[in-house]
Amino acid sequence: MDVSHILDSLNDEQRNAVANPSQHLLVLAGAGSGKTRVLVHRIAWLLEAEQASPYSILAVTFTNKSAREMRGRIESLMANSFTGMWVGTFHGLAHRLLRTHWKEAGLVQDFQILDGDDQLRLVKRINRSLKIDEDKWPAKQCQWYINSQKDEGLRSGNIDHFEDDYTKTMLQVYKAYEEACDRGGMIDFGEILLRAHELWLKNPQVLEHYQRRFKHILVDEFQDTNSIQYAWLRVLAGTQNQLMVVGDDDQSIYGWRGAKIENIQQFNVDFSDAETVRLEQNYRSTSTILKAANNLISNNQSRLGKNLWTEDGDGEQISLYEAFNEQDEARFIVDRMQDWFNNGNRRSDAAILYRSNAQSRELEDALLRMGMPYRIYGGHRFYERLEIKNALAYLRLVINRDDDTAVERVINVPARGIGGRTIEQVRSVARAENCSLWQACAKCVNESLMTSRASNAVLGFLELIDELSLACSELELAEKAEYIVNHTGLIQHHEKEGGEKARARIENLEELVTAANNFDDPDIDEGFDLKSNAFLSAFLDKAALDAGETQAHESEDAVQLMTLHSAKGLEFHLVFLAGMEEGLFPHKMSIDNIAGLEEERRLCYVGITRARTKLYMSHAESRRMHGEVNLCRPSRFINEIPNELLDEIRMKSSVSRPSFGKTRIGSRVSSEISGDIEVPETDLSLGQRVVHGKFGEGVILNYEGQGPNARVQVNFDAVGSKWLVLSYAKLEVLA
DNA sequence: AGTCCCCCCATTTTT
DNA sequence: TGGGGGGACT
Repeated sequence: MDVSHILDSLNDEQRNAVANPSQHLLVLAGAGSGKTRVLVHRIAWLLEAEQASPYSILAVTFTNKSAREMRGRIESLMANSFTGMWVGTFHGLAHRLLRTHWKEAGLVQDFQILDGDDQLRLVKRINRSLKIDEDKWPAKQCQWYINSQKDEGLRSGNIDHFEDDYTKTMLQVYKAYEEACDRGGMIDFGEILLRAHELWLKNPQVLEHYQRRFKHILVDEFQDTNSIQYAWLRVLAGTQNQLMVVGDDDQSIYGWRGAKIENIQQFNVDFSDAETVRLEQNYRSTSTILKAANNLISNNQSRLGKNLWTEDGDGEQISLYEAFNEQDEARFIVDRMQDWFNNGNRRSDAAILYRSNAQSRELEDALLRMGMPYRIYGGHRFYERLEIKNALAYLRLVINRDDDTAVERVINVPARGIGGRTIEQVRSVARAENCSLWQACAKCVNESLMTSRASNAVLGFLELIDELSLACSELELAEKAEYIVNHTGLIQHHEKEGGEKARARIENLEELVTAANNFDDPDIDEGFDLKSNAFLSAFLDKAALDAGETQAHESEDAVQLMTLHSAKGLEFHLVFLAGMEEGLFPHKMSIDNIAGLEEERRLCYVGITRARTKLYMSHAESRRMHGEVNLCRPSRFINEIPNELLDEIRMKSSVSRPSFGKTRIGSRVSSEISGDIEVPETDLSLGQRVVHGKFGEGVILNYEGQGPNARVQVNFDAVGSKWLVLSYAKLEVLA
């Protein structure tokens, strides 16, 4: 068979990876080096050149988005679709195994998935029942503890317990949490992976079946795997199967949530015959951008080593702008953005990246003022929205009345006269009888354990769910969703709230019906009964495992705003890295340990390598954070980029700008742009150098008010920052 | 039961 | 500065 079309378009290294005969292969794929391309072509190669069956291929990714993209690209390359091939996320695939082998995994058949929000609520409830001091041990911290243990593959019973308060308390909560999950038939995200791993270990015949099936295992973003994910892979691969992992140690930015870069080294230990292929040719960025990235990342100690290069030219220098404050920074960025757009470019080819979400506000304000459309990534995803989660909780109750999480959520939403006292009473009955909240409700009503008023209210809830359940049994999925939305009073509940928010919520509820209508599960065989609970259950699983796009796909051409973390994997012609300041980026929480700092540096590396043609970096001399103004030094990362790659932009009138980065100022060639911020009705502007009779020379950082009444903030060389009223302080402008 | 107010907190986020 | 959560008050 002619397989040349699979290899022809690739470079030597890519070809080496795609057609490599080695059983175990580690591909170190630099940013923009065609990583996904290699994975997709590798699969094509297996199918065509090696005549592998689609059934024998397992491809694992981290996000649903990349799983979809990979599947799509394979199908378009091969002009065929492959139903037997498993392409999905670790969680998606593990979940699929658990649905099939629920018995062997020690689960109930209709187990439900808890998302982070459900999990936190459950932990809170447990802490309350254990009388844990919330001030000392916040639920969030307990949740974090539980998740990190699960990431490491540890259950409460496996943890050595030292007699310190912290471990003792955490273990107590963890244990109670495990019991609550088991009782309610619930598993959280970490548990999905943990159970799937245990499924292998405890059921040799199941493991053997899948080991025999998946001859070819491919893993994307390997540097982001945590301990349990790697363990799961290793066991599945066994000694016979092919395992190809693709990753980039320089782009590992999720250490804080359990990802282990060490897995890359460990891979070479566990599979000592593994061959390593490096993809270093970059097809994305200019040489200037790559040089900056290479230089920056070379400051990290523990690296496998990699140097990106391109056949393309140098391109433009990286522009560096020193803003007076965050408003000036935002204005500068939006002005450049406007230029970009006026030059006939698309707004959607430009992105503003920042370290923390809080930075987006100022940028949004500036974009809004300019009337420039923008789109923010991140924030609440569709299936995580309050109103959607409420509606889903009703759907969950249709399947399983004993779902305590769902009961807690909607027993009084919309309000039906079941208050805190009543709920507490139900909880205590449930505890005493060791039964679900639903059963406790029934008991309370039947045995008249509460006031008639409360009893009636609870009865109303029970009857509502029964009614919904009965009606739903006759309906198809989308009709079920519609019925629930219309018969629970959720719409009226939100209408009462009023305002723009309420309207959006109601629209979302309508959108849920559409989503249900469009739902088809590729993992489920054709001819599935649309009215069955199993189909509804599959829909609920999808809602938990794939939280949906952040925003409805807007067609308008818009500037992209996102954190550096969410930018991973994306590329833009024009990129702004905003807030390049010590304490913000690198963030102050990570600055004092090497591991943290190196991860910040990798994050910066990710940011730089997002840019295709032009990169801007900016920092502000003063920034308002948490309500107070801080003076900021430029990020050390700026200094880790060679001078000749940088072009420092200055305001026209600001002569001899101050800077904290004194060591290197003057060596960068500076461009000038106009667009000063003037203090209204005065001849002063921000950034201007002034002299004061007592304090000496300084630079204007900020102002309030106008004319003679204006106050200005001056950062004096000798005495630091001061606020002065213009009519009193005699400031002299330095030319 | 619902509203209001105060206090506390403040990296990054996928599944 | 601003959002969310919890407690207190009506």
